[in-house]
Amino acid sequence: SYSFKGFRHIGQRLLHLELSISFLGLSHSLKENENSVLRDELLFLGGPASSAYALSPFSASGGWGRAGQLHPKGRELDAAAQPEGQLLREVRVLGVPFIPRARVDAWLVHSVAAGSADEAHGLLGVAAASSTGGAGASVDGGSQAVQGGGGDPRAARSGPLGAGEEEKAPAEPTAQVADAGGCASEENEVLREKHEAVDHSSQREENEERASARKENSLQQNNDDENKIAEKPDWEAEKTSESRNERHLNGLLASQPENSLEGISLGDIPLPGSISDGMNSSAHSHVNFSQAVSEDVNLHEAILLCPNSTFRRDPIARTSQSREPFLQLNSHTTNPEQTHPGTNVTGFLSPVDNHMRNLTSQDLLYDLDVNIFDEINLMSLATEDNFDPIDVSQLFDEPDSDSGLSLDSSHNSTSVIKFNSSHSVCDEGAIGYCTDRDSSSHHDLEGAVGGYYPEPSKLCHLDQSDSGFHGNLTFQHIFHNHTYHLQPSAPESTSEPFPWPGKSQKIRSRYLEDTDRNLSRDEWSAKALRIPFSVDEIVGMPVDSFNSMLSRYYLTDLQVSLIRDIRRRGKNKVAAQNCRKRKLDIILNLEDDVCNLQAKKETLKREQAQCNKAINIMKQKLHDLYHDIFSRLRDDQGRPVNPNHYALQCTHDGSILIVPKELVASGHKKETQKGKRK
DNA sequence: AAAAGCTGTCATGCT
DNA sequence: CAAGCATGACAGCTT
Repeated sequence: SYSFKGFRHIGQRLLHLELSISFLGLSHSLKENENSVLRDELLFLGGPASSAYALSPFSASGGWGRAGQLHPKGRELDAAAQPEGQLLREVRVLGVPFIPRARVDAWLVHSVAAGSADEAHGLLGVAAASSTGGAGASVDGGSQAVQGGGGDPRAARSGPLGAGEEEKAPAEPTAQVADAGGCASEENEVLREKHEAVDHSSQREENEERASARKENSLQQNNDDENKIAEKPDWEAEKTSESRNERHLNGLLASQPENSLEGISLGDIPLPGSISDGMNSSAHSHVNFSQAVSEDVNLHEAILLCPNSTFRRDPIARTSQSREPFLQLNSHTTNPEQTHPGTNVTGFLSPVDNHMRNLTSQDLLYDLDVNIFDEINLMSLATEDNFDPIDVSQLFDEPDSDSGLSLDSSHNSTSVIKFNSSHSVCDEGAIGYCTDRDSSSHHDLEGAVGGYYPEPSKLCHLDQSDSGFHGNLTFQHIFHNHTYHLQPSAPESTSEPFPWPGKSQKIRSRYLEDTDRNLSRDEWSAKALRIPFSVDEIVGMPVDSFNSMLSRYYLTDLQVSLIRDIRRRGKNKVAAQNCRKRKLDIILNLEDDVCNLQAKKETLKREQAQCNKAINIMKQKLHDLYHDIFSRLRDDQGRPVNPNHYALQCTHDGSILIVPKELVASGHKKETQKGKRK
């Protein structure tokens, strides 16, 4: 979006700045606000990395950091690593603005030094004008970011993001930076000169050309917009969101006046219609940006900060149902009561009413907003760092779900519509999705795949007819070329709603990056389908709660199928883990048993040896006793009894007899024979 | 580069 | 009959 905010330390003070880029008639503002903590502002600016600075207000010096600085949350801001045209999509990733181009720094310095509202406005005008200018060599970095960061759907959709769009965008002469800056201080002059020295040579000519082109484009675009809107009230059935977005963004950009800082006051920013050469529709609207600055608003709110007359869809469409979840979503707002009075925020979440045919430029702006948000959300869904929209297209182009659901054209529309209906509900979550697992301020978002897990009681059910308007607009550009055709003979289990990133090496590497962040396959798919539940919830929930949850939420067949697949796989995964654990336990127990038995065997062996030893000892003692007894025995003739011929035999009555061994042997034989007979 | 291990998933049978 | 569990088999990835 279309504005950035930031702060920097001035001594002990924390100067809070907001530079709001114009957007389809919305003005730009600069707001100074001390001691405001601007965190998690979902502002972003992107642009071609070759010329972009990724500036972070969280730099250690309190000033504006540049690409490559380590964000306090641990993320490396590396704009230079972005390929040419690749946007710095850090929305929701860092929650900090990326401000391309170093001139912003000069403006900020200027504004700090100037310290007056007028000068601030002058600076603002510079920033805004240059931003809307689009492709200035250095100043337009912000504008490129605006376009690329979602302001221009073309940039967001076409190939390398933002590439090739520079030349089309109108430009603002660099000279205006100094001129509009008003009475800049010496410091600012130095900085400004320094910056100009860097890119002055080619900048002026380029910007002049683009300025003229922008003017022409502005007039033409405004006329086109008005004509097209007037001529084709049913444009929604004929135009794609892409073309609309292009048109309106062009109109927006073109409508920005070069002297747009006039009439802007702190906290009460008139829409640029009063200062623009067109876009009268929003000329009488005012935006109080002071609240937007001081409050902890998110990107959606920041962008949607607009008066009723500008963005209101239809007051009737604002329902308590739609408002409630939204307010809940913004529960982190520091002062909810001050949240954009007069701003029909819920109008953006509310269903489309029956007055859709009477679309105005504000309507289109709204659509553009939604589209952009969807773009942003989708882009940031997959990967934050090296996201490549081509991959997204690949993802959406690959075959259908393992549940056999198809995303063919007919099904697509339905899915898209429903899709967006849930998306509307979960918009905040999608936008405010926080990948920072340490962020406690977004605890309500954690765990939810889609970034937001609304309470079922507060869920807003949207009719398909209501959401169809946006659905077709917001996701057609995502799904429009997919080839989800269910093959009747195709095996049901070989495909998925969003193919698992293991089929292409490039995506696999992405997946591996994701897995490094503990993003599983199902989480990945659930994100892609914007399923508003976390995988853990889907898997761990009791079946009754699960079914009731599915019935309460308005989900597409695809989503339901994916959710059931996720639950099935999750259950089975746990079962497999338990099974393996049991198997391992069994193996370990068996190994323990083996060890125990081996130990027991050794013990028994030792005992046996000891017994044998004892037996031998006893035998020896018995032998000795035998010889001792026979040595003392004498026969009738007084001769010693030979122990080899006689044996001692005990009788039952305890008496001991000396029996010849022949008789003993025969007696044993008889006893054994008797025993056998018995 | 091969082998073993780990993990997720599917199919299937059972409860 | 739906849902879940258990488990063998397989594939992909890691070690």
